[in-house]
Amino acid sequence: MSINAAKSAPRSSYHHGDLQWALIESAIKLVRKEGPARLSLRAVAADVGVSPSAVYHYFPDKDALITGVAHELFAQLFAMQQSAVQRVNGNSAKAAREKFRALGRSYFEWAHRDPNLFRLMFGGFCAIEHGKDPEHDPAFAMLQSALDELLAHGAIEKKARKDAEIFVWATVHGATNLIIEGAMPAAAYELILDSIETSLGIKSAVRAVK
Amino acid sequence: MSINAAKSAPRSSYHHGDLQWALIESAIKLVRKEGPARLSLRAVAADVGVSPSAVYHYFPDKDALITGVAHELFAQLFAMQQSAVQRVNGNSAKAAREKFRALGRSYFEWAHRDPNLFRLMFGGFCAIEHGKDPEHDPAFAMLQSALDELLAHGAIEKKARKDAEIFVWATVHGATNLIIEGAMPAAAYELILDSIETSLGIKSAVRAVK
DNA sequence: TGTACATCAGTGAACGCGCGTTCACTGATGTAC
DNA sequence: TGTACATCAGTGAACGCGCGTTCACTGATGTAC
Repeated sequence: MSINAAKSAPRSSYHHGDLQWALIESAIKLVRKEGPARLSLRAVAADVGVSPSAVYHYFPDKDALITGVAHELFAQLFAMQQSAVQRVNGNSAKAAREKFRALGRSYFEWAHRDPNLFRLMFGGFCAIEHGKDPEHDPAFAMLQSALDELLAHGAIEKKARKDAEIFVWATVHGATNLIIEGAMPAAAYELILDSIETSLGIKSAVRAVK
Repeated sequence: MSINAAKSAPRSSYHHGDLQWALIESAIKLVRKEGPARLSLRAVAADVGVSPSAVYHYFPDKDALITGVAHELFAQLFAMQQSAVQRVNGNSAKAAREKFRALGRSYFEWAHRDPNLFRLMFGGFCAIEHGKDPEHDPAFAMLQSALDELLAHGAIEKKARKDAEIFVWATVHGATNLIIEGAMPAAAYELILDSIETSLGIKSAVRAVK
């Protein structure tokens, strides 16, 4: 019996314990199911089992709740990418290439599993703070590291490294968005990853070891 | 005095003339200003100067109106890209390269001028029909032609042509989306176009003539 | 040219709903003595 | 250990609003004779 089993059940005590967190979790659940445009503060409160006005003890208004949700989602996406990269062992050109590929793949898989969460993050529902200053975005930094590692192992040339982070991010993000909106078939995603690797000039020797 | 001057003025005759078209035009105007999530059927009717129920003579429900809007926006984006390409004269490698660049630039400029229209098209507010079947999307076909032309003039190699349309579309679209959502600086866009050209291997000779 | 009438394109009132936010409040909790 | 009290975390009723959709209707239009 998980601790989450009681999530929607009536509270046993008057005080909730961690209402702020519960509200964000519930909001994520509802966005996942209904889409960001349909998210309502009242529905979130009801889902948690609390009166609508209780929300105002933790968020000044609905926008603040949405910002909190977005913040948490960016953290979850980052954690997910990080663990995908860490699952790759080794310190070689081949490993570097696998890490790079894992980064790109996990980004897509995250979005494809829950398109509505991705829409909230990048659909203009919140002012993005992650990535706004890419220098301080941990996910962006992780992409940079992966590219640096490819370079360090000689899997790509120095000139291919230039501007590669924004280029790769744009391509991965664009393919993801187009696919989840039905404008591109999901099968195209692996082709896109291939094209990225080709365009960076990842040595076929490295790729062949796959 | 343009014919549009009377758009929001009270109608002179009882019958409107072309209410269906007026509703779509007005909806586009409101989406541009307020964003797709805030679009309401009542506001559109009020803007045109008609009762809310009049809308139901032309659209079965609000979703149908939105679909009509999306359809029109895709047509406008296509027309805009087409005219950008046609503005390039000549039949040379250099011209082919300029056309290609014009395609990518106009896509971004369209979105950057009116982010809310772009959001409606690709933010999950409507089921996309353009591009869903890329084979029959005129904008996609135009991109294919541009790539074919580059190949025909020897500006790119045959192997770079493979899957290039989805690759280029993803990159252009992704950069556009990230920039209008504030996740990437607008200045990055030209770098992205450069990276695309580099990755396709557009001959520097062709690029130098710029 | 005038009239009857069918068709068309609108009106406007009403429906029930869910929304974000406010306010005065009360029950629960923990701490000081 | 017991009690008074301040603080904290909720309640619940109410506000005014705008929404999508429905319905019976009426005014405008054009056509047939």
